[in-house]
Amino acid sequence: MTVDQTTEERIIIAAKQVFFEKGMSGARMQDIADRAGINKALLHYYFRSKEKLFFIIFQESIQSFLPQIQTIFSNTPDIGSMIRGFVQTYMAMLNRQPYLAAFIVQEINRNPKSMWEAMNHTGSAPFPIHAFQELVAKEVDAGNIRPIDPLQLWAHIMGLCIFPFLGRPLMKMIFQYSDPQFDHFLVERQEEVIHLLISSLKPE
Amino acid sequence: MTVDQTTEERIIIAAKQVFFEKGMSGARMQDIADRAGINKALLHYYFRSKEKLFFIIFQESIQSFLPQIQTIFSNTPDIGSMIRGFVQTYMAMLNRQPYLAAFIVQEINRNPKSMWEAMNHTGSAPFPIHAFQELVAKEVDAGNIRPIDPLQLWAHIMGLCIFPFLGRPLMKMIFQYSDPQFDHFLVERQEEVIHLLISSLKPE
DNA sequence: GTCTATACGCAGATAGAC
DNA sequence: GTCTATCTGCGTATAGAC
Repeated sequence: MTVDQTTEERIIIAAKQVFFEKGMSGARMQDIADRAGINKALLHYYFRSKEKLFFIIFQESIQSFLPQIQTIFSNTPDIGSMIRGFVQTYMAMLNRQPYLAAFIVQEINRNPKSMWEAMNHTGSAPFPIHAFQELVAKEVDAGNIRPIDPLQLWAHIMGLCIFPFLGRPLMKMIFQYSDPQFDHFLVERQEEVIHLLISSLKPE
Repeated sequence: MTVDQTTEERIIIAAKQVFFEKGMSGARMQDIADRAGINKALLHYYFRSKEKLFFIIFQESIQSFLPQIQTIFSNTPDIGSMIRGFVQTYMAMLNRQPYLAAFIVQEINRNPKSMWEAMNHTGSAPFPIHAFQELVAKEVDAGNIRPIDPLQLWAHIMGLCIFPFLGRPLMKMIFQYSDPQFDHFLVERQEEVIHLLISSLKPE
């Protein structure tokens, strides 16, 4: 629709929408073409196959958030500000891209190997789990937080942040929330999660 | 393979596996037929269409765990034992059916309406969120726990329990865990989550 | 009930004109 | 670069024999 974008850009945007909503196997090239305002033939002209187009979208999605996480993990002095920074950044990002979380989950289970490769083999840094583990270990040693398995803590953080975005459509129905009400729920959730995590780490 | 099952039973089992792993759009009738040890034609003889077969699997899955949740939510006197009971039951169930969590998430986003209908319109009880809300409100009023939005707490519980099962393949790679190591992680996680939740609810 | 053979449509991909 | 027209294969579904 918007004219001052190249065709390639419009295809990428359309493909992202369709792949995110429907997944690899559910997505239709016709659907992507329609949303980009072109025809199927032109899709194949720009990207040789559905597989290739998908891979580009997929890579791009992964690489759009890995660096952000990396930055937070490595640039914070203490675990408290790390948690705060991560929760805020991560939830904001998931909120900006409604289907991202479900898309990633689906892809992890559909093709974990390609996911793993995309995360490492990318030009950017590899997944920064080690930086996180070291920070936690350091804080435990210093007696700033209670002893905890860093991987459990990591799962806490991820699970608490990601859940509302995975089940959003259903939660809205169960809770009978309108869009603004759900947004409000998410805003409150940020502080709620941060508080929960930090208070649970208090020593002794 | 196992002989003392009816053909219909074998189809259901096979279909469950395939639909869980691949999702509705990724599943192939040929694949289901192969795993059931029959041919495609017989699939259509028992279940008229892929759509119908999927819906049966889907309904069955939903109804297999709703009653369990219902029981826990309504039969526990205090929030502490509710949390303990829920976390244990829920994680055990997700562990028993490796792809269940991802399947549900995918379906929530693919077709939330049918999900909602399957949850209510079922012969069994509707989703027991109200029982949960009332229990939390009661405990808050009694001063047994700090004030908290019941829906936030519900999201905490769900997110903490479900996350490892959604990302299992990827987590195993990131953590470099073998199967037994991951199982051990899950066992530890139960107590970790229970402790985290209960301690976070302490009043004042 | 179970099979083989086949119909049918759709989605991915290509050819070729403009 | 963009289109129309077309090919090809695959996946769902049916027909009909046994």
